[in-house]
Amino acid sequence: MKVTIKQIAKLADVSIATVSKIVNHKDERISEQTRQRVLKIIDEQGYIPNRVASSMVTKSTKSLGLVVPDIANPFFPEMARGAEDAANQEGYALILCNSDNNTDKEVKYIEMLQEKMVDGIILNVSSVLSAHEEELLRVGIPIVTVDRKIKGIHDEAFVSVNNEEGAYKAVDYMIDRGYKKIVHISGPMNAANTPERYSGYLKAHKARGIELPEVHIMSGEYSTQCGYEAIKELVSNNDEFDSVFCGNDMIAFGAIRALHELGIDVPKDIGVVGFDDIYISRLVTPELTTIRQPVYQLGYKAAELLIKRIQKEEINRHEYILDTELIIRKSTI
Amino acid sequence: MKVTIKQIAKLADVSIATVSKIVNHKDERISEQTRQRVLKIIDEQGYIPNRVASSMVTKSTKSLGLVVPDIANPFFPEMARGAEDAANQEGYALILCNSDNNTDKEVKYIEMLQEKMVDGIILNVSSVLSAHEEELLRVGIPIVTVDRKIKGIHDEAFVSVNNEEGAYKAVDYMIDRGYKKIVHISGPMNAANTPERYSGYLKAHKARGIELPEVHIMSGEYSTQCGYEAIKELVSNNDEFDSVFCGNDMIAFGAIRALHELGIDVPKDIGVVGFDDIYISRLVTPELTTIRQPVYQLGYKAAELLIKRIQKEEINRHEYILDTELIIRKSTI
DNA sequence: GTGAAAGCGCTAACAG
DNA sequence: CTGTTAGCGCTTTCAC
Repeated sequence: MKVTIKQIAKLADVSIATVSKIVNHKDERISEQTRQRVLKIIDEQGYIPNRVASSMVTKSTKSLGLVVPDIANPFFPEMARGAEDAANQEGYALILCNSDNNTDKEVKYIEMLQEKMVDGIILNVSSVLSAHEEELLRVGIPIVTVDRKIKGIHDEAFVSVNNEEGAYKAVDYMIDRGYKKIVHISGPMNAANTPERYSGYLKAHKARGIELPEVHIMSGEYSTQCGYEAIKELVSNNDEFDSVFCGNDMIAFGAIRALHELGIDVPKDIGVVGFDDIYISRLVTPELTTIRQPVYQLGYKAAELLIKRIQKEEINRHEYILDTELIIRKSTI
Repeated sequence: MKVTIKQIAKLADVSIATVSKIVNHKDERISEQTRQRVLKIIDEQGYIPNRVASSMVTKSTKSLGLVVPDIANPFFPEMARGAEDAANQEGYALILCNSDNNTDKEVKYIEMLQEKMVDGIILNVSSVLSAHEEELLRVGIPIVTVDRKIKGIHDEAFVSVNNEEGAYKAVDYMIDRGYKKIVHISGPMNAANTPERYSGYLKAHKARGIELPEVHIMSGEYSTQCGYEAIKELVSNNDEFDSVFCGNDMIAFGAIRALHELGIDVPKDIGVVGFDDIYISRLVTPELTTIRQPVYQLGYKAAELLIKRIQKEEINRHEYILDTELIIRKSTI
């Protein structure tokens, strides 16, 4: 049987209130003598306070929920790590949930997290149905959304990356390097960041007075598969292009593979630029030129912001849009 | 204020016991009529049962701890995903902890998890000090260790991969392909699996009657950096070798990069084989020949086994050693 | 300095 | 079929 506060109290011949105060460092007016005695017994007995019991009365579990589409997707582990670091620093634990971008799962997880009385939730879902949003509005605990602002949640916090500007930087650089026919292989349009990146792509063209290629966007999933297929299609259609700006790095890897197979040299014949700078990007050949997202920061900031909200600290900003960075490697001239 | 079981009871004009039974589907002998009435009110009020309160009495939080060195390391996300899937299936939540292979952190996390009254812990630590083990022995809850058996924990469960056999398969294949001077670039020797893989490497040589190269093992970290440096050293020392068997894929990536830089062709001049088959392995150039670990399965099995232990089910085995698979790609002749 | 007591929200006998 | 009751282990007034 696990040892409880009661037994410690008995052994130390004090009340449980006294033990509680000592355990929680609210012991300013406990005599040093009893403090030491109690501490000694706690140690001897290997007493571990039952935080679920204290949660009952303090109304705080010191736990956060983290909902991501899939931790196995290369983008999320680093984000999760950032979130966990920030949470841990403040004494919070993180409950990991994989939603597979499935609304049903998201809703179920959010409910589960509420049952577990988490103090707040970090929500990273790429697209959300309105039925779902209604559900979210009911949530009585702080939520910070990552990468996707959910309309209707009043006063909720939001952390993201400047997707439009990132895409702009990428395409602007490509134009600098002399590329004239830049095709955009994008992610799914119902994902929050796809239209933003597309918009950056368009704006860069406009700003530099460069015309769009005839076929200028291929829309698919954020997967190598889609990058691969897009290239094969472009080539078999004889579409003219001298470079591709990919919605993310995975698409870029697929594109590079397809170009390889077709005997087209990257970057000499066709330039390729990605988005994200996931870890793999520096390991592929040629090393990928891409837009780095501060993924770790994204998670860290989200958790930090969430905890501030939980602790009702004054927050000067409810939105953090982090900056991207152009990483020049070998997949562009 | 959150709505509680008490309020539901009052509104439905029944006792809280009745509501409790209905919520927990222990309602065989509750009349359909009151069941419906209560359910309706629960729905209207958006009542969410407080599981921390029920945990107090049921002595089960339906939460598991998952301690990994670093979720951002490409090996662990898939494992975590497997564990989460298995946990979720049985209604358990997963608390994620990153220990950085730091004993202090491990101990702190294990303590935190116990305070949170998790029902069990999945522990994946690559090397554990004895001081630590003592700590672990005190843990009163089920633990399943992954990839590393902890001596002294009586009767604990263990899930791992057959490292020795995997290494054997890799080297045996290399010998088949005609490689004669195979250097092993290993991970750190204090990691559990390093000596096992090394042993497989040795056994394959012995079994085939192949002599070891003069310098046959370079020991370092499981990182690209170390693979890179090992190759540079081998070459600058003029050590003779025609291939390398790397302790994991990261090392192999570093090795390939170094060979590239030196103008040595992979696989024509030097063959490279990895271990793990992390996701990246099929994306690098040349695609990596490697030993696949069933990482997802590892996590899944660990959680499954843990839950069985928690639920005191009869377990026929306390150890699962999963099999590896040779994945032949392009980094060997 | 310390302790008694109320109560957090819920479950599980047990009684009726 | 339904309700009463006794806790689960802890924190927090408030009294002494």
